Amino acid sequence: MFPRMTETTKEQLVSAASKLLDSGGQHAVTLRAVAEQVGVSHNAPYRHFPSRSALLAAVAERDFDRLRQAFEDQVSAGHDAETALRNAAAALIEYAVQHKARYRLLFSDPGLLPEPSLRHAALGSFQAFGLIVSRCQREGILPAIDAVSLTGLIYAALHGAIDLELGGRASESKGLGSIEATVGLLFHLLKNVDLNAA
Amino acid sequence: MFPRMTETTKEQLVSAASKLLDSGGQHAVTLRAVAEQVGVSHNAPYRHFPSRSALLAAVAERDFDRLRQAFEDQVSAGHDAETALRNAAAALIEYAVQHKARYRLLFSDPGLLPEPSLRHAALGSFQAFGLIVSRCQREGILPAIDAVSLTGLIYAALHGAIDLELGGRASESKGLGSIEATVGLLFHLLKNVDLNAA
DNA sequence: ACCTGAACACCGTTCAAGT
DNA sequence: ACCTGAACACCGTTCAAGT
Repeated sequence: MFPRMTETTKEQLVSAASKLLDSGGQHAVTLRAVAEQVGVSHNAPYRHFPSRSALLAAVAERDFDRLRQAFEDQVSAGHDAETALRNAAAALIEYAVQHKARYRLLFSDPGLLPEPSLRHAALGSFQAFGLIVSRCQREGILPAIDAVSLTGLIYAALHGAIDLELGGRASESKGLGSIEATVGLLFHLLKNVDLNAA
Repeated sequence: MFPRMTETTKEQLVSAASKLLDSGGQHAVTLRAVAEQVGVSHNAPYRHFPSRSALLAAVAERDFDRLRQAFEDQVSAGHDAETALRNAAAALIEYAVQHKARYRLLFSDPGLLPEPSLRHAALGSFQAFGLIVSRCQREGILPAIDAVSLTGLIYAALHGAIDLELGGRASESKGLGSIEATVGLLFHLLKNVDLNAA
C-alpha cells in the first residue's frame, strides 16, 4: 500500500495539534484552534477523540514511534557503538530543542493519559535506545553492569539535562552551559569507570 | 524580631497556593480557589500579585530558600562528605515526592517568571548543593574534575530521575524502579571513575 | 459515521467603585 | 492601601439536531 495523499480528518487533527505545540506551546493547543486549522467546527474533534488529553496522547504516540525509528536507524547504520550512542543522544537532543513543547509532552507532562498503546510506544523507544547502550557495553565503552539499569540511568541523566535546559534552569553558572557538554561529560566519566579497582 | 503570629494577606495567598498545589496540582491553583481559601474576593489577589504566574513565582522562591537551608544544614551537620551528599539527595527526593506539583513548578515549569530574585534563590540552592559535591571531591569520593560541571551533571541526573518518576515514565522495565536506586547507581559509578587509567 | 450551533460552567484579567 | 462586584473574552465539554 502507498500512503494516502490526503490525511483523514483524524490525522489532520493530530498534525494540527503538533504544529500548534511547536509554534505556541501547550497553552496554544486549544481544541478550538486545532479545529479551526483543520477547517471544522470547534467541537468536531470530539467525533475523533474523547478529550483534549486523548488528542495530545495521539501526538505523543506518533512521536515516540518516530524516535524509536531514529534510534533503530543508528543501530543498523554500521557505525561503531560509541558513535551510535552519540548520534542517538544527538537525535533526541535535536528533537527536544526543535520541538520543546512536544518533548515535554512525551517525557514530562503528568497529564498525558497512560493508554496501553502509548506506554507501548514509549517503551519501544526506550528499548531501541537500550540496544545501543548494550552494544557499547560489549565494546567496553560503558561499564559492564545490568544493561537495563544502565540504560535507565543514562536516559534519566539525558532527560534531566534536556529538561533543565528547556525550562530555562540550565545557566552557565550551574555548570549546565549546553546539553551536549553535560551529556559529553557523562559519557566521558562512564567510559572511565573501573569496577575492578577496589 | 519574632515572627508575626499572623500572616499578612500576601503570605496567606502564598500558603494557600502551596496547599492547593499539594492537594490538587497546578490545575487546582485557580486564583478563585486561592482567594476563597484566604477568605477574600476572587480578584483580591491582584492587589498583591500582578498575575497568577507571579503568585506561583512567590511560592517557588520560598521553596528554593527552604531547599538551600536543607542543603546547608547537611554541610554543617558534621557528617562525612558522602553521607552529606546522600542526605542532601534524599532531602530533595523527599521534597519532590511529597510535593510533586511544587517540585515541578520549581524545576520544570517553563511558565515560571524568571524574576531576578527567583533566579537568585534558585542559584543559591544549587550552590549549597555544590558545596557538598566539592567536599566529596576533596575526600576522593567523586572525580577531581571541574566542580561546577560535576555539580551540574549530578543535579541534571538527579532531576531527570525525579522528573521521570513524577511524570509516571519510570517503570521497572525501563531500569527506573525507584529514584533512590537510580541515584545510588549514579553515585556508585562516579565513585569508581579513574581518570588516571588510560 | 461525521458534523454543526447553542449552551454551561469555569477561568484569568480588567475596571469602576467603595473604605 | 486594600477590597468588592460586575463584566469580558476564552476554554473544555455536552447536547440536541442535522446529513
